[in-house]
Amino acid sequence: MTSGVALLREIIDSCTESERKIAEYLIDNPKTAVFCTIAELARQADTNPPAVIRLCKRAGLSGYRELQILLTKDLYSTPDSDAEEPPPAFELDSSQSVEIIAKTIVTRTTDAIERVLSLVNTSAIEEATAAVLGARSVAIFGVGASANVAYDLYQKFSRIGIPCSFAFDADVQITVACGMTSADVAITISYSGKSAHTVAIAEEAKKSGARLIGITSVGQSTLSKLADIVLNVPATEPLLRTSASLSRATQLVMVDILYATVICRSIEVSIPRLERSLKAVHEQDIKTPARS
Amino acid sequence: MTSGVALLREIIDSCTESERKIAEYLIDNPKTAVFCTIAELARQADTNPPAVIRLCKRAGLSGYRELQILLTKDLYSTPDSDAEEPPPAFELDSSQSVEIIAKTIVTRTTDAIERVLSLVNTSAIEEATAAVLGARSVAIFGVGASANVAYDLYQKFSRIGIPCSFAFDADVQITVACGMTSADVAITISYSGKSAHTVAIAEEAKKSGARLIGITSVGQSTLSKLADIVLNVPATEPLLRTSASLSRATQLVMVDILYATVICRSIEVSIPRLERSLKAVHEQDIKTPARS
DNA sequence: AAATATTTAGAAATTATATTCCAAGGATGG
DNA sequence: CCATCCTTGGAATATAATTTCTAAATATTT
Repeated sequence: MTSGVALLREIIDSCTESERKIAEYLIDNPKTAVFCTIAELARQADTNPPAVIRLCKRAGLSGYRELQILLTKDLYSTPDSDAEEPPPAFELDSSQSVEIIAKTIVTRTTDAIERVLSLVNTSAIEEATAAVLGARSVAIFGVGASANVAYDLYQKFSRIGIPCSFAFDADVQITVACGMTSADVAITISYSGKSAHTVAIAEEAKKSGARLIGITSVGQSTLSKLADIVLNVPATEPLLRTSASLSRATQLVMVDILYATVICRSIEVSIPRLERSLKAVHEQDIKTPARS
Repeated sequence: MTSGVALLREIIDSCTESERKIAEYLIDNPKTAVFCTIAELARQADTNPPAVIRLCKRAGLSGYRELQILLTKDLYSTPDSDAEEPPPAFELDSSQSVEIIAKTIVTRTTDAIERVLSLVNTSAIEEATAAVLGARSVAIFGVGASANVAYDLYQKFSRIGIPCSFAFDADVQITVACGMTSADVAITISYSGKSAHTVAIAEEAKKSGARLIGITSVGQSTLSKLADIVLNVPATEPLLRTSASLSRATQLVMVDILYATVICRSIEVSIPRLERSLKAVHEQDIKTPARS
């Protein structure tokens, strides 16, 4: 079977005016036919639905469905189709389309997450896992955007019965750090590794004798120097200067990896606890929109 | 990029009997979905059309059309591109290696995020953006794992001066919902769209006359029925039954998209505010580990 | 073990979409 | 300058996707 774009090129000369408009549009944007309805394609090509059908018939196809299949093949079979994807040159602009905004965010986010893989330090994860499982209790720290990640980890560890704590208030975090013992583990999350609060917390935790795990971006930082175990996430450029979106995504993935490893290394106790807590939460669900 | 067959394999265990029949049939004969109608596929798999739709929804797809696209890709994509992403057969297992754990989490997370793109409803995002920018104030709601996402959105909107509120406490959230007016906008985040608290909050917000934006997984839920504007994220199976990791990632990306769009549509005021707030936060940084 | 709730399967109805039909406009050739 | 033949695009129709609903099956509680 031939390619859809090639087929369109072949027949374009024998097309009528309105059919040609559609064929040209599709050669430039084959995705449109893959994802849109006939009506939408016709609108975008500035013509009408019957013209689309006539184009299909002229190309010797049974209908729109067959054209869609051919163009889907085009999109995903050729290796150079990848090359055409990456450059949605993004600028913050009042008329920027939602499509490009979404595409940019998704692309950059997945790229950043994939970079996590190359940075995963297996032995550091194993060490951190062992430390968490052996700890009397685990204190999780993070302020600002990293507070989110810290809270996520706190929720996860709680589900599997790891004794742990987290407080949103930065001063409370320092207080908790001061009260730790050498039987405890501190997990400090900070993208830059150098915010004053985070550093203060890490220092107090160390002074208390706790084992210190740092989740921070690659490169030397005050936090990475203080930490006993460092889990690195990629250094990511702020996405369209809107602040910490990508770093948050990569930190969350790192937290997921740590969490999954902890579950695996304590599977007999973790799974029953996990199932019980999930069930307990879901019991709150569904029951007919119960309310007043 | 996700393979359709792999996706079906992933969800097949969570399927009902009739859905499983279809999934198995498609894994053996992916061509069927590419070339046949729902009715024909249902007949061949010895079941009925609604079951096909339910299978699509369970897989986190928007409908049959999306399943067709994924399976077309499977059929025609170059074999080596598949070989490069060998879906590491993952089992929760005490001796599971960190490499495989990390690879699995990264792969599934990026796949889920990519699926967000195919679900993005441009006009819904535009509508939501306009509602947020036109609102007297924006109240953000979310409990449990979604509280994290809600808090993230709260931080982001705050940075650009959108008057907004968020409270972790679920009862406080209901109170806030009761106090809204028709000049306000409520953004409710819930993966399942049916937790009792979330539904109660959404109902109160509506009763108060507020515009209701729901961020929830595809497929109808109490929340999606209540909401004026629905932003869908893919329905993702819990990653290695460890609970809501993937849904959180996709919700965050959706929140990012909304946030970036809001910035674009109010760029003259947003950017200065954003820069000022980021600068103010960073002033806390660096200054020699200032403490005690 | 009976009663009750919950989930599932599939028939029927609805909605969305593709396709065909047809009338009007416009070109081409006699 | 009329007749014929294309082309176009609005409207009608046919087809297919999706939702809704109900009955049966299954699980859960009493």
